[in-house]
Amino acid sequence: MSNAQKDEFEIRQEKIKELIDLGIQPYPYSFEKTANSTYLKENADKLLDKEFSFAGRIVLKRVFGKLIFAALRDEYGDLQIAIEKNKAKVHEKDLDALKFFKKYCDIGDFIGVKGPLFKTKTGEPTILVKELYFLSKGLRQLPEKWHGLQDKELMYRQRYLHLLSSLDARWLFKQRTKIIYEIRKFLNDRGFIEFETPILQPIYGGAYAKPFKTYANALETDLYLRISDELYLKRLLVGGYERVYEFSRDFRNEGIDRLHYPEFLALEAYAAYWDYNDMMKLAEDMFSHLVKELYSSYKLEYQGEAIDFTPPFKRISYIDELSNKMGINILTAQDETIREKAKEIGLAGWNTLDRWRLVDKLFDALVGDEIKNPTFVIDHPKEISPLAKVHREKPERVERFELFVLGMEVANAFSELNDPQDQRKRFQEQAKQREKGNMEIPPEIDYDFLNALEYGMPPAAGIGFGIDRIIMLLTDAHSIRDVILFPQLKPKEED
RNA sequence: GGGCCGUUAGCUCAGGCGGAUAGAGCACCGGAUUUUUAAUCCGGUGGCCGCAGGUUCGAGUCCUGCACGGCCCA
Repeated sequence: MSNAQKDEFEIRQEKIKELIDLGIQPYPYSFEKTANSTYLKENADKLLDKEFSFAGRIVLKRVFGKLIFAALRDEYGDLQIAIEKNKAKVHEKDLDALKFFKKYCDIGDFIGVKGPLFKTKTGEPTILVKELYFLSKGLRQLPEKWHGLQDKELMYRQRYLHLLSSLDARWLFKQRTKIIYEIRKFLNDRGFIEFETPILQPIYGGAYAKPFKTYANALETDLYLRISDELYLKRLLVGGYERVYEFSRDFRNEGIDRLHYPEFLALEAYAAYWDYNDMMKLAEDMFSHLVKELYSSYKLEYQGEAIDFTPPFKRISYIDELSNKMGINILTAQDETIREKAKEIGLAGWNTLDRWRLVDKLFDALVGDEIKNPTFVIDHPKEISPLAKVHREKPERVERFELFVLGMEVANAFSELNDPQDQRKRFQEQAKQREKGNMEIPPEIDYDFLNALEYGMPPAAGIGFGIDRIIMLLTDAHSIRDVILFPQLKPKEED
């Protein structure tokens, strides 16, 4: 078979054989890299004529008769190399590097080079290769050099391909790490301590959601993947820690869309002796600090919308704002009046949902969706906030806030309920609702948690952040799957 | 769950009015080329047109179902 009839995979396999015949390892063990592409490009003028050893993946190959230009991509970006005929050799071999590169080095392979830095006549910083090291052979063709990978399905299923072909993709996931690092630093600087609590829980709680279920052979026990870590962090307050937090990968066995994903990253933080006003200050400081840290400005653009994180953020009352919008008092209005309004604006479920579920949907539709700049929505109705303390002045409300940005809820916080008898009563009421068929309510009461509260939990405020959503905002990502490295998709048959 | 759109070469995309051996660019193979920046020039390889049925003399194209994905809505 001539080369023309073989496919790329076979051709590259044969090149491996030929490399071995030449005494060159196709997959050697290490290489001493002395500089990265960013450093060399940014400091090129100071570094001219100095020798470096550099390595990366070949992403571009331009072969002239007696000169080759190629681009090597490392973690940070691309750097050009040049190989002249009879001016460079393959490491420890008596082989001309130009001939060797032309024949055996393909786009996708890793190579290392040693040589001085120079600038071409168009000013491009370039390493003039004196010695070439073969580092790793790729067998498959890379995505197209100009458009890159465009197919979203391939980006998700083969994220490695997306990352190796797109520097933007690499930037985004690096930003993700950086954002988490900055948040961690922000909390640590304020005396918060990071803990780890169980991901596998015998009784799940702290939120309303359908769980993933599993089984522990050694314990002969059903376990659930956590839907929240709230009840464990509060146990830590009982235990005596005063400021605690956890980046909690939570699992909810529910639908997937732009804002929801079954396996997501929450951050919960609790502070003893704080109330929700203190926590609001923390959230405001944290967001404005984060945006400033990342963008050197309080302003950013998300999907074409300008957003301003300059503190202080606007505060609006859940009840008053919604009542104004609807022209009624949502606390005192008849159920039927609310139902009529819901029908008027075409809200799905207007005739099936109960009063308070409807109110919450009306809020999202009429108020939440209209919010652009970061806004604290405060003092929710008691009925939709079973974990929050009743407002100290307005008994029909609770001390709670949600932070909205562009219609997206990114944080939710309360003055935490710490009265064990009240908590017990609320759990029991929930259990009744479960019996009535609300399957989002945990099937078992966490009596150990109640027991903990009975030993006394200090007054405290708690907050939960949707970290993936925050990352979306800060990286201008349209969908939550765009900020998750390896999102699950339905399995596809192998070919 | 509902609606709309997509699936053609390794990648990015044309073709869609049913009618010859299904096209281009990148990549790859062979050749030319010492300063390229999506290099250029000459020649070539590569396709179960997502899968299964149907209509038809004839289907990448029309119809039905299925799979996977995307967007929007719930």
